[in-house]
Amino acid sequence: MPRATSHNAKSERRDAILAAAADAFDRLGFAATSMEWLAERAGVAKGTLYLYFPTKEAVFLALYIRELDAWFERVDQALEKLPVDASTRLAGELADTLQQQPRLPPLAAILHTVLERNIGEAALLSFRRHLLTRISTTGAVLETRLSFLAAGDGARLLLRLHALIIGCWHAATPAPIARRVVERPELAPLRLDFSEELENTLVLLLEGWRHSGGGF
Amino acid sequence: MPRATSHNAKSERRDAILAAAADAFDRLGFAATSMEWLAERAGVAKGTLYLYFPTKEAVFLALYIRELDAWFERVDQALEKLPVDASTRLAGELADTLQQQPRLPPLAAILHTVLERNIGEAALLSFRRHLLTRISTTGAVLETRLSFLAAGDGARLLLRLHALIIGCWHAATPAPIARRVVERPELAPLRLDFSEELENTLVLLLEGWRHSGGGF
Amino acid sequence: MPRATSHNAKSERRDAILAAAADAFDRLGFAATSMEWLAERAGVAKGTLYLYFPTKEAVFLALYIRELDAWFERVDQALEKLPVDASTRLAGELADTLQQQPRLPPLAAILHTVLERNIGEAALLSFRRHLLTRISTTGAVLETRLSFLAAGDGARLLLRLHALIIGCWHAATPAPIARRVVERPELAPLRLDFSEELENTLVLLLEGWRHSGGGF
Amino acid sequence: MPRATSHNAKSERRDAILAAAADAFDRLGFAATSMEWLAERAGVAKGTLYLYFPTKEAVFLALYIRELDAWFERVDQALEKLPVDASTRLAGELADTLQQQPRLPPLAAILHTVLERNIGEAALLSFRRHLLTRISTTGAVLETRLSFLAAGDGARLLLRLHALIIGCWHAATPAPIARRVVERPELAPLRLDFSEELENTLVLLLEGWRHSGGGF
DNA sequence: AATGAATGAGGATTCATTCAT
DNA sequence: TATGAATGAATCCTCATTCAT
Repeated sequence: MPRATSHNAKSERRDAILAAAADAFDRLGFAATSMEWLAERAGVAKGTLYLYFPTKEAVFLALYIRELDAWFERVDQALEKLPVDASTRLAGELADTLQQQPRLPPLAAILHTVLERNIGEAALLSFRRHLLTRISTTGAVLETRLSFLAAGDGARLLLRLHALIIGCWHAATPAPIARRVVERPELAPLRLDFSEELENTLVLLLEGWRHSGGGF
Repeated sequence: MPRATSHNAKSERRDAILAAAADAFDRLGFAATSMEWLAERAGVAKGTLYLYFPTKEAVFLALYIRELDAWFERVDQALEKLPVDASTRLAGELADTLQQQPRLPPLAAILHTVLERNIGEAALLSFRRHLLTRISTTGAVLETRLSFLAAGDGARLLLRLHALIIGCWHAATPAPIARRVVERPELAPLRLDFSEELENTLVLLLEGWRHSGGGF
Repeated sequence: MPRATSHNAKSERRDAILAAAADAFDRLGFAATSMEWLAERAGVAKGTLYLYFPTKEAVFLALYIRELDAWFERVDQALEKLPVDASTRLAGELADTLQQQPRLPPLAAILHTVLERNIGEAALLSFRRHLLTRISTTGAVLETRLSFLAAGDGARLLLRLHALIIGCWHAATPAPIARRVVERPELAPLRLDFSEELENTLVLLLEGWRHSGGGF
Repeated sequence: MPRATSHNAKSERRDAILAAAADAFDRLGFAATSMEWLAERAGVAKGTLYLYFPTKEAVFLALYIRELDAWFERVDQALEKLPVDASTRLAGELADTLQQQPRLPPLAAILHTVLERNIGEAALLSFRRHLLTRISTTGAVLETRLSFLAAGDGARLLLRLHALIIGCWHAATPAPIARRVVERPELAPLRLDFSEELENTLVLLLEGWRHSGGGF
């Protein structure tokens, strides 16, 4: 392995690890992924992993952050093109952005219960600050697209959307074993499509917001 | 230990185990609870646990079912007293029922990612059927309280509420280590109160539903 | 593996583990012995080890206790046969008992720095109490053999002997690599024989004690 | 970092490392000290450490040598002032010198089991030779203060003292966890004070030596 | 001489589950 | 039905040391 001396080379190595993590997450999920697998896949020694990330959770949190940043950008772009107060279309666009980043919802689903539990307090603080900045910025953009949103409502809406993503993903994604069970016609009402459910709920939410005149 | 021969005695023993599980969940959470702890607390041997439940997850799923049943009853009662189309009050009442069963949201939060992953297919089927029945029944009641709900919308709403509970609980419950971080004034916007957040979102959702004229 | 149900069978299994530990200690020493090696050698699964001993250190502390008990008995027997105030012979006999238990000194040498560091406080207390009892009992016997020992001096002498054993063993036992170095004729003065050194020092100590008229 | 080109500058850097090691040993002990900590503290890079010392053990052996040399000088000075055959006072003075170098006993305690195990054979030889010289020199001085010491007895006595230091330190220094246990009044007899125990034993040893007429 | 990125061996411990009694 | 002894898989992380730059 060539030594990553320059800032650039280090960044590239970090990227390689995250790429391995992305691959692992898609195939195996967080729990089933071992640091050893990651190391092999990234082409580094196990110890080298810990030069770049303090814990396993930190690796996947970094992955989440990367996905999240990409998503916010995607959202920003989508919002720009949108007319004002087209809340239904807006909901659709948001759902679309998530379909283009299928890794984001399952990562969000373990964010609070797993990822945030074993990174340092410093890393946590940094992540949360970053999150707040992103939410605030995109929240402000959101406020320009929905006239019924008061100042600060944009961020609130995004936070709520975040919760919605987690909840819908959980509700719509049965365990592998549960898949078969839910296929039964009798249980059809319990079968949800993540994207659809999210979009529908979001439409209702926005509609409600519009008619409520704020205060949430 | 006297042998539990009669159906009654067996049921009592099962209850003792679930009581231990409830206590353990409140104090330690699912992951930190060991079958050994449960056995000691329930006054049985470790092996005996497996006469009553096939897996650790099954124990906590049973606990969840118990909590869920109690909750549905609570909801039914609350709904009965409610005037028609008092959606804001209804949201408040629903949030209240959850505050009276603080164990339900955190159990729901691990339902799909943990509990359902390691029980037999049979148990899963049985649980899902039970769930559907409960949701349908209470959903029907709900439809009598909200005139804008079409047939089947009650169940759909409850399912959506379920997702909301999970999402809000995740978003509002930081890891112990994260607690301190979120206390910082600068991060106040990221600090959510579960019950409040749930209620607010629900209000918006219902309001939206009312104005949308169905179709979700 | 047959299950060790009876108290007896359990004791036998414990013995088997300790036998494996004794073998391992002689061959590999504490640090180089792994719990895996121990388990294989004892014919049990790794987890089973932890049914009998809470930590690796606890295994070897148990071994030490066993050696120590045997040693105290050996000492008691040796003392019985001895005439009064034959301090030089007594020193020789004591050195002999140690030569018959070659495992004791090297175990003592890591007692305080290693073994006592990772067993529970309860186990530590129990060990120390046991040690005190043993030391007091044999100390009393010692006082009957050496007329110049006041009440309590027997225990004190044994404690001092304990320190001597540790010190002499360290000083007389060079690291494997150091063996060759010390063989050089020029370094002969640094070459010590454990048993001889211990005996000589003990003779001096006793002689000094005899002439000092107590107070130590 | 400026390059240490001159012999002097190199020596200074070596000193800085040893100063860091001394600090680390006092605070953390050998095992808990990492080369990284040492490097940071000494203001050099990790790799630089290995330009000055071949292994971690070599660092602390060098520290030990330094302490030992200082100690021998201290002893020489103390002996000079002493009248002949004041063996009790002499024991007291020796104990004093150790109290003034509190780092020496714990370093001696790991000398044979740890430090000497991972330095090259050459370093070992050099250390042992140095030790022998020191012991011989100061041993000769000792022989002038104690008339009952034959030629060579001085060195022998110092070697024996070395073993005593190690043994007493082990016996008197319980593991942190053991501290509490030994505080119990019932276990008071097992509680030793290093300096006191060493001095008392030394007094007895010298007294015995005096009366024995040599031969040890 | 100095750096610091890379290495990779190494091991105790937990705990859900099984099954002989 | 109850027990509890036995199992054994499963893995994160540390850190002394090396060596390319």
